Amino acid sequence: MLDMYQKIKIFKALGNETRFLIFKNVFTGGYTCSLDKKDPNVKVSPHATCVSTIAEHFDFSLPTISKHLKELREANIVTMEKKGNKIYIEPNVETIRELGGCFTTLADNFDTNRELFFGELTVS
Amino acid sequence: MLDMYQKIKIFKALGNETRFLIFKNVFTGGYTCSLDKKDPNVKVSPHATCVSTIAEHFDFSLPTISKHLKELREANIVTMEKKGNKIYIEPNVETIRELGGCFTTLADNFDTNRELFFGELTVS
DNA sequence: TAACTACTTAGGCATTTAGCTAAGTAAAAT
DNA sequence: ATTTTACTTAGCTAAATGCCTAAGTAGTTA
Repeated sequence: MLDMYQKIKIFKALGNETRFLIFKNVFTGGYTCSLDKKDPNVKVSPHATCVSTIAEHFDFSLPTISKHLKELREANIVTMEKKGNKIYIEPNVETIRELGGCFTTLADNFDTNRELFFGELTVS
Repeated sequence: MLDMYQKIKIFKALGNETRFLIFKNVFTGGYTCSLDKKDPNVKVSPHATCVSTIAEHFDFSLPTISKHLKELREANIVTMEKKGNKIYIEPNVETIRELGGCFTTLADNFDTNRELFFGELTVS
């Protein structure tokens, strides 16, 4: 269950055009990252991509993309797994699904089950 | 249908703790804004609240809350309607519902229908 | 009309963010 | 063992953000 601060972190991560496009690229730009040459059977989903592959699609420097990816990972909407000297990146579909459920629940029950989304009712 | 920039605007709006809490307050803190004294039948949903009523729950100045509410309105996740000299604020439940649907769809079809969420597939 | 209520706009300041280059680390290839 | 590849960290700068107070507008009440 995502708490308020986890949600805010996700919104902050996706509230920047560059990071939104990187996130888009993680979903759409897979299949292009070459796998390990020595061990072509390395277990990586066909969706996985890596930092430099993503960076190729942008006009920003590699460190900038790396830093943005770190934020997406800290928001838990992508996963990053090191294999050899590459880092394979995949969307964290479960977080996305959960977020979708939160919004839908909030909309469905906005006048009766408000605390389901927000936690306790007081703001202060 | 929310386009990419509308989504980014929503994420930017909710990616700040103060605005998130204001948004929460719009959902949870209704029922507390007194209606027009002269015309108590003024048509306002029981969920409606107003700027100063929201501001009462925060330690920030009224102009700060007002500016944040403007951002939430521009992101189209709350509506603001002037009646008399008050502005009645309500959550825009349809935008919230649509956003929930976007995330759920993205999760459900993340490998086949990716363009449904992102629009065209190229990033550049 | 004068004063009050509700809200916004303007302008200023401190902090955060988003980009860069250069330097550092770790694994792979030669 | 050295070089190369893949990525991160450090440190910088410009721009954006989030807050404030003071002043302005619009509608209401007296």
